[in-house]
Amino acid sequence: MHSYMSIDWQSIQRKWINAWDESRIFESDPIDGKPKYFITVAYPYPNSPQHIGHGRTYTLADVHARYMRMKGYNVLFPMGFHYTGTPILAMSKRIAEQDRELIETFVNLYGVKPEYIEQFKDPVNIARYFHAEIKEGMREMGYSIDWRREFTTIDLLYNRFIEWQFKRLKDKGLISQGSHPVGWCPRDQSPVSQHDTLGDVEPEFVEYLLIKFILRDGSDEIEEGLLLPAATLRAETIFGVTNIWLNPDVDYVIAVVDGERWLVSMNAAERLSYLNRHVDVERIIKGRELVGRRVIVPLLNRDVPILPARFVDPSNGTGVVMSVPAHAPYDYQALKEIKDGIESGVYYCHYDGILKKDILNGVEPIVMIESEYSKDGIPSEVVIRRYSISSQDDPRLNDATNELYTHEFYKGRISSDSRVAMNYSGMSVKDARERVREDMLKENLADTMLDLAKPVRCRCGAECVVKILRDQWFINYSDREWKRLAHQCLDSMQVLPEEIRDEFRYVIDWLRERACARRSGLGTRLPWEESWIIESLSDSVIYMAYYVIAKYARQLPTSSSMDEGFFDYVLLGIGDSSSIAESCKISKDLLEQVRQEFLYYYPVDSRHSGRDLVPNHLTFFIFNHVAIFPQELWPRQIVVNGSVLMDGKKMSKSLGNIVPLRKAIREYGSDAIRASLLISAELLQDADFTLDMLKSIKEKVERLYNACMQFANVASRGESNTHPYNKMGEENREEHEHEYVYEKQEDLWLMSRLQHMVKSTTEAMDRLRVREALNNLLYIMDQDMQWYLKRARSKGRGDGDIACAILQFLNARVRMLSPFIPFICEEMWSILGGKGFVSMAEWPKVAPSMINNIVDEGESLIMNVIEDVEKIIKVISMKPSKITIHVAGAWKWELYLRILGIVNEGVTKYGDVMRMLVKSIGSRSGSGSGSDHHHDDNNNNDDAVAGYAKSKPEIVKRMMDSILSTPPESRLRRASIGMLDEVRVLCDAIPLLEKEYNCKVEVMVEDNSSSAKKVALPYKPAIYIT
RNA sequence: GCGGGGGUUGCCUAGCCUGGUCAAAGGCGCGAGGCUUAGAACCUCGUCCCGUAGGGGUUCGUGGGUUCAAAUCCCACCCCCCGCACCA
Repeated sequence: MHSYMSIDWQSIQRKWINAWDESRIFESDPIDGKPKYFITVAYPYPNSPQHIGHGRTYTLADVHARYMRMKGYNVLFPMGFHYTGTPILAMSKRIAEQDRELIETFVNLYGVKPEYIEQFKDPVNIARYFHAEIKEGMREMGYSIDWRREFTTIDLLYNRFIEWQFKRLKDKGLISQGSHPVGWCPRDQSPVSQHDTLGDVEPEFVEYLLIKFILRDGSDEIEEGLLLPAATLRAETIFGVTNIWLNPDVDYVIAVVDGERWLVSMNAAERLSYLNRHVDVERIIKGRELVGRRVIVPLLNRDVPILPARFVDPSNGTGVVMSVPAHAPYDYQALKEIKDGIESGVYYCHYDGILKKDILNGVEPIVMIESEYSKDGIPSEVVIRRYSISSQDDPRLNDATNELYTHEFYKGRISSDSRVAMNYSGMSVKDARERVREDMLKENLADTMLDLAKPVRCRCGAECVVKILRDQWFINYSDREWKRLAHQCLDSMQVLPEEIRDEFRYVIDWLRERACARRSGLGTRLPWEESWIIESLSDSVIYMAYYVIAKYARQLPTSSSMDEGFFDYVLLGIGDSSSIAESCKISKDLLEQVRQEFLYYYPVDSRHSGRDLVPNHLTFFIFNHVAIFPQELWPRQIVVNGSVLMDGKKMSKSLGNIVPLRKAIREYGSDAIRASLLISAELLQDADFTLDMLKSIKEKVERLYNACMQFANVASRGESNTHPYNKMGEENREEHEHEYVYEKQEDLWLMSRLQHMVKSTTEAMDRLRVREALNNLLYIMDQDMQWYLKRARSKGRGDGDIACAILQFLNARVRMLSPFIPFICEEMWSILGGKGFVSMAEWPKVAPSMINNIVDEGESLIMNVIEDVEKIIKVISMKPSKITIHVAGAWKWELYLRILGIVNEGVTKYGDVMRMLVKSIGSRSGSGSGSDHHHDDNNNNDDAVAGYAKSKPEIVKRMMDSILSTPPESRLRRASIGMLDEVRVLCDAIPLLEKEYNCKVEVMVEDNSSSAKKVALPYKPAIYIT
């Protein structure tokens, strides 16, 4: 019986997973004449177990798949596993090195049995382990996947497929080779990006100009003509150079760099070699050994001294710095300290060298940029004073520098004195910088050097550098024509949610050459150069096509006989099947069957992923499809969803709030997790996962489950002869469900409501507005049922009498809920006596004949009256002993409907409406505008209405207000049903009202005698409480 | 800097495209009542301010504008979040 029992979610889950497996309902093969729908999700990278965050994307795709299946499509929803890439390899290396932290993560966090760890030295074993783990989680979540098509990206046949893809791209000229700079860890010998660095810093590059100062006075050990390349980002300040800085305590080297003898810091020499400069170090020398000598400033041919400075960082630029004291606060401060030191005779303390006083002769700041700051003297002095800085070790020098640099860059002009700035006089700083740079490079007075903008450390602790990779292979996403096709594809595609489309547009334009191969990692080798392995974001762009082939993988050879011919034929229809079959050593039938199946399922109808893949994978997916496939096989839709928060916080290892999916399933059950993930936010928003939500969903579902039990029991007892639900027959109940004719007001209403709910939910699902759909199904339909029960029960109707309508309502609700919470819905479906699996049942259709405007308006009138009664009782705070309801009389209805007609024609100003009402006086046979002919087109009637309007303008005003605050659809509906018989409607609700307020309730048409202040209006009866 | 998203009633989040049903859905939290030996759970109601008659007032980042009517449309401004690569 219907005792209030709680549900054993786990065993229901197990029961239906097995049932689905046995019946193989989610396996999809081509069916002639049946429309297909091909849904794919980004396959997982198996380097850790899934957590609930992953669950959102997959659950959304599964809900979509299940929905489309119920809509009658032959849905293909497959899954693969992405082994390609370096992280798994890096993990296995760390395991091999007995990395404690990682092993603990595996054992404690991921629940890996310690005895497995040993095997994890082989990266493939890591992948296989988590592959199995993730797959099991997906099955437990109830994803309706066709598992026969599962594959991994290191399967031999997949390798053949990727080789084919790359040959196609190369044939089309979309693969190029060249060099490009990357952030690089010298210890790991590999590129670093943000997530490889300490503190997740993105390595940023700057390009220094190296201005080659020439050593003037040589000596035995250091010959004249040695070049001192000073690194700068402000080439234009060369006109203000007064000296060169070297750090006296740092090791410098004299080295031949690409044929020239340079002095740079030892550290810089190493970095230069990563930039593919040919560097031969001749000798090491301390900075102080050069201090005091003089160098020639190129371009200007002035000579200036070399001075010592502590702030010079050997690991930044070249370790040689040109000094522009008027415009660089650091330089100004360092110079000042030397001067002060020499004055007081203490400067010797800072280094071993001897600094003669006369070395500073002529070393005075040269102001060569004019701006606000130069009006009051020397710009750098001005800012230093403002920040009250007194030492070159003061960190605020950075702020002072930024302030002055920014100001001068935007507002500054080069000195108009051509003795200072030659023919660059008067230019803006911006222009001068560019010109000086170009001119000096042209004359070989300068060189360039890439460097990291800020120091970056690798996770391993080593200092990173910029490395120029040579002979790197690229996919050339800059290709103009390719971009054009990608835009064309995007424009023709559905993008859900639509807000994200502009981001795709931007990414398509912004993409440049992308390195597509690496030296290490799992994956497929470049077919034309086997020392390279195709990188993971490049071997995952058209694999959706491979799901077709994967089904046949066991019947296909993996050897080199599976060459381009096979894939050309299957995927592009190129070639002759007999000869290709022969060369592939497979049967012609098989070959043609695979081709036919590909043509059946392709293109991809919907591609799902998290929004983090928009700037990379999803855009590459578009690019590669348009490059390889003909237009009719381009993808049709992309669906992007936001991420998952845990109790409002981002999930992260450090917070320790990552919930493994399988653990959550064991604790809460899959259905509740699925619904929670989808109900808490619309697509693009982050979804907040909370236990409260989980609990509330479970309770709602349990209530639904109990209702199913209760009324299914009633039906099966057959205790009532009014059981058309049973008579509808188990076989094709859904086809007959619209045939039964209800008579009672609330039954008609429930059925009408159901149609609205089916309509609105279906529309929401079509746009994948799953939150809205779930809200309808879980909450709004529940409210409707509560109202219905209240109405029916107040009339004394028993379970047997209402079971029919309720079961019909529940039947549709369970079906519509089944994509979201499939396990419990299968259970409820079988309780309700549904045939087969609810997973394969038909999605409810709207029965227009059951939409009943009069009943809808009637019920909402009842609800409004109750609301008004509540309000009144609340305000007067007394228990009513009698409630009297007066509904508007006929003449008010006439007037109301007339005004409604006028408003529906677009006249909404009070004055205009009034004029139109009055105008009808005396106009024979009426203009008819807005009047309701089905009532009476008698002119006397028009006159009467006009008369009322004239004599009671305040009523017209109130009616106007009431009509204008009614939504347009409702205005049309009210106009179409004409006069509502309010007395009949409200009398039907008297039992409910009397029960609710425990007093006598009376309904009557207003009478003129009751001279009350409150005047009844249509849809707004007057209420008296005594 | 460039690009994208967003600021809603205690909190989270709908609504905005297609102006009126909006004092604004849903969830959470909180309060009252019911149930219970008690508690938990559950159920009902309430939850911007004022009000002994269904009403009025002030709200949807800020300031303007359009309109009979603006959370919704237009303009300007302020603030927050995310992405910017060779990495899954």
